[in-house]
Amino acid sequence: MNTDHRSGCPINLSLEVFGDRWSLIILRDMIFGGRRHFREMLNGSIEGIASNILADRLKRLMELGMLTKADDPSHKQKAIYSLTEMAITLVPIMAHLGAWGRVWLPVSEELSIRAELLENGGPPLWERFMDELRHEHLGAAIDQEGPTVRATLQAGYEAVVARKAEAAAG
Amino acid sequence: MNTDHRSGCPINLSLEVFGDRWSLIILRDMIFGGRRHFREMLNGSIEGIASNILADRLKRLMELGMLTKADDPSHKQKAIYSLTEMAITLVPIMAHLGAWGRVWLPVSEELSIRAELLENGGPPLWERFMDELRHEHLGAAIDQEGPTVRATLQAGYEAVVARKAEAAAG
DNA sequence: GCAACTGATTGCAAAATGCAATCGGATTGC
DNA sequence: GCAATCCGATTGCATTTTGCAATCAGTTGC
Repeated sequence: MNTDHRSGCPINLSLEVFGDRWSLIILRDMIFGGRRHFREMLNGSIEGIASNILADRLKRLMELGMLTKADDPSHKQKAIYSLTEMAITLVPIMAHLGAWGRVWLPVSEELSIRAELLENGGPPLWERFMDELRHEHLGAAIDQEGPTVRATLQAGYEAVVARKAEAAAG
Repeated sequence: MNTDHRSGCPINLSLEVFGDRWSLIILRDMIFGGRRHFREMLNGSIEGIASNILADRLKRLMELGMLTKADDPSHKQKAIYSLTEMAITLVPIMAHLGAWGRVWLPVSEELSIRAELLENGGPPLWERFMDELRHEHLGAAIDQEGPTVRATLQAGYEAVVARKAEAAAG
């Protein structure tokens, strides 16, 4: 891990971690899209990440302690990437970034419904989501009933897509 | 302003705005350091930004609607850069970034005390700070008494510096 | 056996970055 | 009045990072 930093300022150090155009996108897809495998991230990326950039960022995020990699027992060549607690605690930052972007930038309705739901849910929903991620990625115990936060966000997305398709057809 | 985007996802669009190593640093110095002039930002930058990068980012941030530029009446050659509401509403994101960095990254004590105070103050303090910035940069009215938030943060920083100097001397 | 799929790696062109020097005009010190 | 300094940049150039397409060797399904 690289240890020479521009300064010890927390905002600067945070920027040194994900102050580029891809690292947070990869983490977003893992957190909200549930992506765990290289090909999933590569082909599922709506922004169209290149394979060498993806490989480089995954390596970098592992060196920084944001991700871990493990063998997939179902396929000798498959690797499963997992979020660490360090990455899971980015959820509130993602929520704020999404909320800010929804206000000031030309977001599309179907891609911003998740951000809206996350914003409306507030810190309690973020905590519940982080507990789900700890369960999925760290094997932590979980005691929640009902649909998962990710499924709820996904359902919201699909409802918008369906409504827009209906509006276009009818 | 560039209008072709990788996707309409709010997190992606936010990254397209400040997903680089300098834009947020410049905004941080304006917000927390009170910097308004080119030379102030150039010479006061602890991370050592280059003049061409600074000029490029200032221009870019203006095109994106995050900054405005005006003549300084006290000096015909000086330009005063002002934050727009769009940039002022980044304060909560800055606060979260700072809080996250303080937990997970090798921050220095003197440069992270501001982040700690901001985190402890929570959303009410952020709102008060944003009102100060609206007053300074947008000419909005303000009805607050006592020391400014920025002065309070600055006092905290100087207290740490003084304490460390004393500890080193004694 | 062989096509499809796995997580990558390589080569190369283009863009971004870092750094030092410099610009013309404005202001300050004296 | 005049030199030194300060103003917001701009230029040139070497280095680094990025984006894209092609490719790799091992694994799996059939």
